[in-house]
Amino acid sequence: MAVVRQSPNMSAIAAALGVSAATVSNALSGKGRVSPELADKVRIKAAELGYVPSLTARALRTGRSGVLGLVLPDIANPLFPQIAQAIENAAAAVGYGVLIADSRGDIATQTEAINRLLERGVDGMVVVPRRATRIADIGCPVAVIDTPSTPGNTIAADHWQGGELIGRHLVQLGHRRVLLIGTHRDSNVQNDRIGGVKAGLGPGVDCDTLWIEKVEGEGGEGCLLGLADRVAAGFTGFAAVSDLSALRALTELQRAGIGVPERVSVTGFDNLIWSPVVTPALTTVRMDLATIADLAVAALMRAIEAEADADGAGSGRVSSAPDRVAMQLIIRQSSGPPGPGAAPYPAPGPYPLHAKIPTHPTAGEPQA
Amino acid sequence: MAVVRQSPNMSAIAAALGVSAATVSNALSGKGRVSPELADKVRIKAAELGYVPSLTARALRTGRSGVLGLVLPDIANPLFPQIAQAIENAAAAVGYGVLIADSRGDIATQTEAINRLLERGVDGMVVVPRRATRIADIGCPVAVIDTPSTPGNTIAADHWQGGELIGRHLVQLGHRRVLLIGTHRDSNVQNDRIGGVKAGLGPGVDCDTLWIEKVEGEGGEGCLLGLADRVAAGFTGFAAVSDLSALRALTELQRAGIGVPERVSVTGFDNLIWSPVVTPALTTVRMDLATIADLAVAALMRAIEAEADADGAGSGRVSSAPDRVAMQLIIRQSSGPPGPGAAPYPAPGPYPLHAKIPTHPTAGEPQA
DNA sequence: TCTACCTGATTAATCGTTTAAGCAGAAAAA
DNA sequence: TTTTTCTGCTTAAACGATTAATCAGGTAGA
Repeated sequence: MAVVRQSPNMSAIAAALGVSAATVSNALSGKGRVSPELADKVRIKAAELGYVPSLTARALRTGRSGVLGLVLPDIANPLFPQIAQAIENAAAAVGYGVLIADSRGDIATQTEAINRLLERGVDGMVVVPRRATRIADIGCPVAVIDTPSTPGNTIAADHWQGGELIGRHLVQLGHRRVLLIGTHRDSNVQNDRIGGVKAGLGPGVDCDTLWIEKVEGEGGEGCLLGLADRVAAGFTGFAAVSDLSALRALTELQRAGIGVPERVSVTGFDNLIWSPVVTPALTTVRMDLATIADLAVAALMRAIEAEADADGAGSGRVSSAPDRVAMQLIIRQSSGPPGPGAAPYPAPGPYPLHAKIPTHPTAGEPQA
Repeated sequence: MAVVRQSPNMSAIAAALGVSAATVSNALSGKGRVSPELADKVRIKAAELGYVPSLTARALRTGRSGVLGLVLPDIANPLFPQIAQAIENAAAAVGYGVLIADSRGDIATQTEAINRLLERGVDGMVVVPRRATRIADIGCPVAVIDTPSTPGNTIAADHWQGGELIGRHLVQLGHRRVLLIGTHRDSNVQNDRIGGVKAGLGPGVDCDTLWIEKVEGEGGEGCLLGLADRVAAGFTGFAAVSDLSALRALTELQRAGIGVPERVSVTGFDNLIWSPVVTPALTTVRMDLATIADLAVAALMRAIEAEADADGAGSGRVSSAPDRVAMQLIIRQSSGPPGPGAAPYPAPGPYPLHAKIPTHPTAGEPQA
């Protein structure tokens, strides 16, 4: 029986055409001097034989693996799929593969993950650092995705501006007492978002910040946040800095019989998968991850290119001036004018805000 | 200034010790014949110079890249982080890297993604196929993670058994009219789960199945599911085959003023990130992804090994007998005995079921 | 003492590609 | 005609590891 051939190499093509392997290489890469006719013949023969170049051999020779590393702080973060997808997309578009590394747990694990990627010879890496950590200079180009206020950062969504969008939205709706909900006090991203919301709300609005880590430190994980008390105290806006916290707030308020959005409003961040399908659908702010990923990968490509040219030198962080990408407000049903403290629910019947609800993740009416 | 040395190679070690590169290789790999003393000296020198083997060169020579591919049907699926994490973990434990590929979109994209991975020379791949697709024989070992009822499958959670856990749980609580909620009619996983739930409920329970795709086909994306009507019709159990659908059901019911779990119960599947933190926390069923990933990777390792031994031959799917891994029931607050149709909410005050709530993802009391 | 065998190393080929250098012949410049 | 330049290809040396084959020298058995 016909043995399945190994995938043919350049020598096979060369032999079939009676030329040298170098000529085949030149013909396919378009680099050396090859007559157009021969180049055509080579290409045709390559296709005919089903030639697939060995990226391994190429990597060995050129010193470039064609692979980027993606280091994630906590792979359980629900934002991760979007980031991974965006990076994988952007990388694939320029012919790169993406090797993932989970740095879940402590900083030591993050360093170890980075080293694993380095050993595998990645040409560059995208790092979404753990909260409050900085990425040291390592032996290859690194694009850090964090928040613009983090020193040494390269590419980021403009979390502060996103916060402003939320703040302005709430104040325009008429909210004058807003509770900000964050999870981790030491997160630069969350602090930027909170700062932005406050700035957007302006001086006339009374704000307080609830850190879930603190509440849970006292009440145990998954405990109630005491939002009903806050409503009683006059809070009508609940601006969480993550859709996960927003969801927690929303369900807790609903559970307590407090109408959203008739009485109070809830907003989130990141447009996570569930935000369009919960009832009421969450008003939130989304990052333009496609753009961020494109910028990150493009910056890496430049750095890799530069490293190849001026050999030995530039192996630092890419793109000294941080790129900040604007966020977009997605207004759905969970936000509205603050209502009276009376009946938690409107008259029974169909959901009053029932309407064409935007779908995840591109829809909604993004507002700059 | 001291130029930063390139990372040294075997020849550097060999030269430093006055031996040949082959000896260094043998000493480090423990394969050839090297005197123990020399081997020690080599190891010490290697550490001293900070030697890092070139996986690329090794891959070229041995034909093994040390990389596995991970193909995902839809990277936006919230289950993905858990899968990716589990696979990355299991792979790292055996010294393998993981290259991701997103086959979002159609089957053509899935095929293309697989080809990209093949070109990159992965030694094997883990595929989570799109709904209702089968993975053709490709040129390397493949571990498919799907559901045991899919033909040609290799490793899977026992979705049917997971469904039975939910079904038995609901019937024991006293539910006699249960609505099953699925999203895609053609999903083998969902059909297995639904079958399991029905089996667990037994013959005495009245069941109906609501397919969200159909509802949305009529009402638009994100529309209401009409669950309030179902409650009016006497349904007290709402068993979604995904936590995302469960969340949708939960918020819709809460929004309609229907108490969960006092009046009706809601259960989900997969123990996704939000299930422990919503109020009430979701009763759900989790897959043992760590075990599944370990099995998948182990099967791939065996296949890769076998392929290396009996050269040319076995490049098919691994492990003919499908491994099915038991799922675990996690009882939280969203399920309870069915209540009277009266007051949607109990007396105000602290959440009656407030208790130490298990945290994500390992906690809860898994019940076989 | 002579052959056989074992030990501990070396040599050299190999994986598949890239690329600098070289070379023969033709075309252009002198 | 001679020199120079260009064209189109080949040669050969990498890249860094693995590994089969070989070899020198010591030891043991006959």
